[in-house]
Amino acid sequence: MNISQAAAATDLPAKTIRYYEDIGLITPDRGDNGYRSFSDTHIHQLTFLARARALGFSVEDCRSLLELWEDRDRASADVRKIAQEHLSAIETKIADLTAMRDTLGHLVKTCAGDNRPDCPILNSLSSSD
Amino acid sequence: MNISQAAAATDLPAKTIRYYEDIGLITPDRGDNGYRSFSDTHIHQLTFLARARALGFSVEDCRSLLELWEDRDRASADVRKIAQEHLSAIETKIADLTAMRDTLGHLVKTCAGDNRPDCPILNSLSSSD
DNA sequence: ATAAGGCTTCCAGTGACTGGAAGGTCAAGC
DNA sequence: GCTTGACCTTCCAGTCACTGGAAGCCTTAT
Repeated sequence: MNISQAAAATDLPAKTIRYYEDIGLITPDRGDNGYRSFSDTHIHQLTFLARARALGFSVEDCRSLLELWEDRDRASADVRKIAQEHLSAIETKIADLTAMRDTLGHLVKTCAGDNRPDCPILNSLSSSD
Repeated sequence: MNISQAAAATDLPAKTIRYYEDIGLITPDRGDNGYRSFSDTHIHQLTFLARARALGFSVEDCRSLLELWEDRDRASADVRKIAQEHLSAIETKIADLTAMRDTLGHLVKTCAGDNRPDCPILNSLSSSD
């Protein structure tokens, strides 16, 4: 399987797959012509990576998760720890964004949005009440 | 006012203030010794920038907002448009993160987290049910 | 006079790709 | 056999908003 087929099979851009090889997440075989050759195992690994990335895990977390996935003797506690920490980080981000949304939503609502210069948004950014 | 005082007054790192000058957001004066010199106006601009950044506006949005702020003839509609678009982006991000949190939260809850290898988190990342 | 601390510039690194250039390879059609 | 176009390769640069660090000048206090 060439890289474009692997890309189609995993919904990852070919560029991203090359990048994952660069940083040592996967190690596809090479044909005589130098082309990368992807086996079913590689496709599984890439699919795993795509799913983990879609859940927001960092690439380094993905590396750890992939190693644990391939370790038949892993402890689920190790996986859970990574997931739990990531979950906490996500919750923090949601809280931060929600605070921004509330503030900004209020400002947008109170701004007339016409061609006059008076603007509560700018007022709020410039004064400290 | 030297840069470290400006940093203390605005709660921005000195490095960040230098960076803002680099990219042309602010233009502090210079003393005979080459040191940056910050006036009250500069401090106001920096405070404005810090607040806008804290609301998650990109630096380029901040540049536009700062220009509008300094334009006595601005239309509040221009400000509102920037804010509204940013608000939508925030809401999209919150929705994405919330979906991640729900999925991940469920997985973490169902993972025993002990020293056995069976792990719903890895199962979910590797199979497509 | 010297030492500590603040200031300057410039360069490199972060995360996770992404775009593009320059060039090798392959399969199809004439 | 040759050309064309699609595919593959590597490598370099850019993204965003800083941040760390090195090398060297300036100021202030002792």
